[in-house]
Amino acid sequence: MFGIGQFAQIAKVSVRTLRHYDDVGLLPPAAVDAQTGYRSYAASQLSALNRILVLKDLGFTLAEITQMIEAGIANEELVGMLRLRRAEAERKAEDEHRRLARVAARIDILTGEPAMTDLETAVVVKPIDAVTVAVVGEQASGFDAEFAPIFGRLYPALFAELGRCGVAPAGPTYGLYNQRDDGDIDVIAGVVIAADAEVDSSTVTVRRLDAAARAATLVHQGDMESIVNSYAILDRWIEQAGETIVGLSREVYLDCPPDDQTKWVTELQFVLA
Amino acid sequence: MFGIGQFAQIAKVSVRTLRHYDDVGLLPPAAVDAQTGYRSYAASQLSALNRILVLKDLGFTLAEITQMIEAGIANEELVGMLRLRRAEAERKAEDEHRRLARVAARIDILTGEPAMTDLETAVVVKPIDAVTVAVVGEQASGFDAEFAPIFGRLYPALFAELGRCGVAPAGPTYGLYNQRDDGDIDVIAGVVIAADAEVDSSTVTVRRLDAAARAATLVHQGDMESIVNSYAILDRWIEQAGETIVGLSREVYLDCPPDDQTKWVTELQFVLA
DNA sequence: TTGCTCCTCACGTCACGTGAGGTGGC
DNA sequence: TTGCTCCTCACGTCACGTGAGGTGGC
Repeated sequence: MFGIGQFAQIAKVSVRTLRHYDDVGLLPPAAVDAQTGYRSYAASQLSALNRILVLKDLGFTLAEITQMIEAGIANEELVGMLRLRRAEAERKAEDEHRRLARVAARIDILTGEPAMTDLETAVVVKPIDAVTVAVVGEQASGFDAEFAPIFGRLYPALFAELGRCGVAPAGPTYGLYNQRDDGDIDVIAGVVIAADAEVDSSTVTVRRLDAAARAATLVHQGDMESIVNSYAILDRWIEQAGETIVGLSREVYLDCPPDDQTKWVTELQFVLA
Repeated sequence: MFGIGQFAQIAKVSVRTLRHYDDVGLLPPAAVDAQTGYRSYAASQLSALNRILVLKDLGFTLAEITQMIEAGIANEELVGMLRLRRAEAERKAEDEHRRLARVAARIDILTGEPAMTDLETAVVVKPIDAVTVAVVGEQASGFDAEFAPIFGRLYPALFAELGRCGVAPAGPTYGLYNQRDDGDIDVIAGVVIAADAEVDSSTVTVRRLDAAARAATLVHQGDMESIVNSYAILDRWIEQAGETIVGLSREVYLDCPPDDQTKWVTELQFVLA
């Protein structure tokens, strides 16, 4: 029989660990002095402890190990649990690997040319919800076109027509771009309306934007002339991450004080495949 | 300005998370109603939040992120921190990968032939401490030899001589094996003595066994005839793990009740390179 | 009056590390 | 009497999740 200190030293675990395993019922000492509370461990408990350490090393939690030992687990069950663990470990290993790749990519971006102040480029991948928007559109001949005058025409028309139909906006304003096969672009001005709203109009149509599990998003702060910079950053991010865009690209005008366009806050959204 | 619920929905984080970031001072809301305590967030805070999410995704802790943001970190510093993070992420990714390999290896062992009840084979890698032992040795012609009679001669001689010298054992008994270049084996019987003890004897010598950072160990329970099985398991483990043994192999007799050898507990130790 | 949104505690998570304060036997 | 080993609380870790119990404005 060994004292807890001796036993800990032999097994190379901490005394605290042995006490903890006692507390959770995983490895009660062979004997406890009723008077002093001193714990004593039998030499044979070293293999019990080693079993625990091996299972822990394989990634099982103490609760799982307790179950396995209490149940006197059979060989086949153990294999089953190990397969689960393997799947989990595979996932974790891949996750870590991908995170590592992201960190490395950041370093490349920051140290490479052209040097960028990276924290501005806070591209975030997140899900986006489905929204119902009332829209009017117009065609433009490419991304070099001037969109400002187009939107300048579209939004007043949209809001006027919605007012005429008695439909109230129920959320932010959207700008949508759809690239056609012939290179032309549908420029679409929209605004969120209630999902069950009906618009009785010949010029305004209702469009449902589907939810997406993953969209690359970037918040642009400032006027609409400088938004090309933000698009450039987002484009470069998409390319570097090896992602593919599907569907419309979206601009969500989260805050657009009419008197000062430099204070506008716009979220750019690219739905990812 | 958005309510906390709206802002959470836009950013796709939980309300609780926003409150937590407020609590730790990472992202206080743009305004708090003095009356109700209601938090309000400005649209522009979405990019602040996104910065936090990006840094978190790269593996920084909230405490680190708080520091980075408070300090208004420069580009070069950020690169420095990212390099540290990269090293850390590399380590973690490798660790996970190795753990995965160990799990997979276990599955192979358990499902392959010959099938083994794996939990018996609790090979544990741990450091071992330096010990000072008093020893006597004899030569044997190979691992097929009968060691029992050799040890049967050695231990009584060892303890008798130690008694004559007035040196008391200070720890467990050891059995050591040293394979020579010519294939012969030094069979050594030893017992731990105090590190500063001096033994004035022509037959017993003092030997210092160095500490090792990593040793593969296996606890054998039972008599010395069945110990070959344990050695076989340990050998197979070493081979499968691609490890190399250096120096003596050791048997530590942790518990050896003289009346019943089947209750003996012995730890086998192979120092790893 | 009933929903709705929001609020503040405060416990739980996982496997121990790390004091604080105290005790029995050499 | 002084070390030594051991004991039992109990807080802290990390980033929130999850109730419990309550409140102000439509």
